[in-house]
Amino acid sequence: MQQSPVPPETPIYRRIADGLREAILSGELRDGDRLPGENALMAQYGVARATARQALSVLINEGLAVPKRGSGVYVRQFRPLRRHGSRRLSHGHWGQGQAIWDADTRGRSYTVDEVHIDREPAENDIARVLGTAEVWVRRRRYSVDGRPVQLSASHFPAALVEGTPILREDTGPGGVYARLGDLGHGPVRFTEELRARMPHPLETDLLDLPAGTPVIVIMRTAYSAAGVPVEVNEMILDAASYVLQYDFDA
Amino acid sequence: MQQSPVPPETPIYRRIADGLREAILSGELRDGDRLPGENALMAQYGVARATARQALSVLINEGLAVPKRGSGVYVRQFRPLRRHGSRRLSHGHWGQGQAIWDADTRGRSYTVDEVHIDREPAENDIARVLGTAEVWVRRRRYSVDGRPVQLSASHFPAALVEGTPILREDTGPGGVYARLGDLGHGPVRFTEELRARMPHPLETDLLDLPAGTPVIVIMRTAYSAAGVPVEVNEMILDAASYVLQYDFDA
DNA sequence: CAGTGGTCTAGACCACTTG
DNA sequence: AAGTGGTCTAGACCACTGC
Repeated sequence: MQQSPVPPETPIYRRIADGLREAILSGELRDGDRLPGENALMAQYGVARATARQALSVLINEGLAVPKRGSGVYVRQFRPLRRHGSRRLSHGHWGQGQAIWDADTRGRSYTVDEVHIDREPAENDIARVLGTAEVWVRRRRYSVDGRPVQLSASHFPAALVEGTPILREDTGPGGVYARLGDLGHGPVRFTEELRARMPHPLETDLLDLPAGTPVIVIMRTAYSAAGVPVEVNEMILDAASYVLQYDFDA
Repeated sequence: MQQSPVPPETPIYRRIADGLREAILSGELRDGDRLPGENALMAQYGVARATARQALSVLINEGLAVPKRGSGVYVRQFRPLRRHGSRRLSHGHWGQGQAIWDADTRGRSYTVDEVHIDREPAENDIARVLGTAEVWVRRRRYSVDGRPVQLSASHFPAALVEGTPILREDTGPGGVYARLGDLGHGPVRFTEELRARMPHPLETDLLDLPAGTPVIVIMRTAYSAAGVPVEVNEMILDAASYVLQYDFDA
């Protein structure tokens, strides 16, 4: 049998997807609920396997549903962390030996792994900002409640940090900003550049992202009192795990 | 003929997609270049139509490629606007009768359409912030160089703005913030909450988004000198059209 | 072991774009 | 008119999940 004679304005798979989306957004299906599976959709709408799959793939690519092989397709869960753009970086915070991350997690446990500290040639945009060709990079991955939520890559001008505690795995109380302060280059001003896009495969892998989840890319530059850029930190956040907050005056 | 005996670790469609992605990210294929089509992939890799399509759909959902029916699949273009989170909202700016949008577009032409001004019951999160059940909402769509880039919905406590020029389509020099100032409720402090997610169908439609494009959702609350929230503006940005910048001190 | 999603083939008709 | 992507059918084998 072929397709029905007249393509009735909107494709079947879209109308199936629309119905399911409506059920999710209206709350009829809640977080973690199981959606009707491929077989159920085939029976209910009288369509072929591929068409049912196509409908489900729409919701998956919209980030509303997550497939679990051998089990079913489920409504996506969403419990973001709140990240304060300014408060978390106040000098009063890291100046007193606290980790910046304590400001974000507010009691929830977090872990750091995939730590790599390497000397590298700087990528183009980093080199432009820092004004150096060689950088030391501190890469790491942060997880909250056991789930990875952020990748981070701090770049420092090689000449500035060579042989300093900044290259040690444990940088001590207050972290790298306190150590930069010890060197007389403590950051006093920050700029953050934000983008959002779909993740690259490596990011998908490291953050364990389901399809349909964007990442937020933050490139933060720290400037010393002399106005010199001393660090560029590129962060990749799982967009489903974060709400970012910025406060400022008129 | 069925599938080849052993599924060779990574699926065929993924390996095809990986090859194309590599060609795009390495610059071998540039902005606007045409990718090999479905027929070309079928011939080159000896796969069925659906498999070639699946490979292309990966890149499309990653936002790296855009399909043009009847023509081909093309490498996605990317030229973002820069939006300053703080500078653009300084009092010195709108206080002098300039439109906030002039700070973003820096010479590029922009247009506003889809303007709707309505009195409505407030949605939950808006009502919670503003502390009112009834709001006036100013909705509009901004386009730059003829392409829609942002939707905006300004919410005001109904009691505060009833019968004021804020409900007129043209709010005059300095816009609604200057008019709030006339009423003695000029904003002096802002907070912006940012999220990123895949767009809803209505957003996809109004912003003319290709698949694989996230949106950035900004909920900005403006507070008067008395500390009272006087406006909540929910903005939906085409993530591919924007870089957001925030500056702040330690 | 039955059910589920993951991958793949081989065909079909359609609307649209381009030369 | 030829080529392209958009949609759909009808089958197949597989790995994984959960009872």
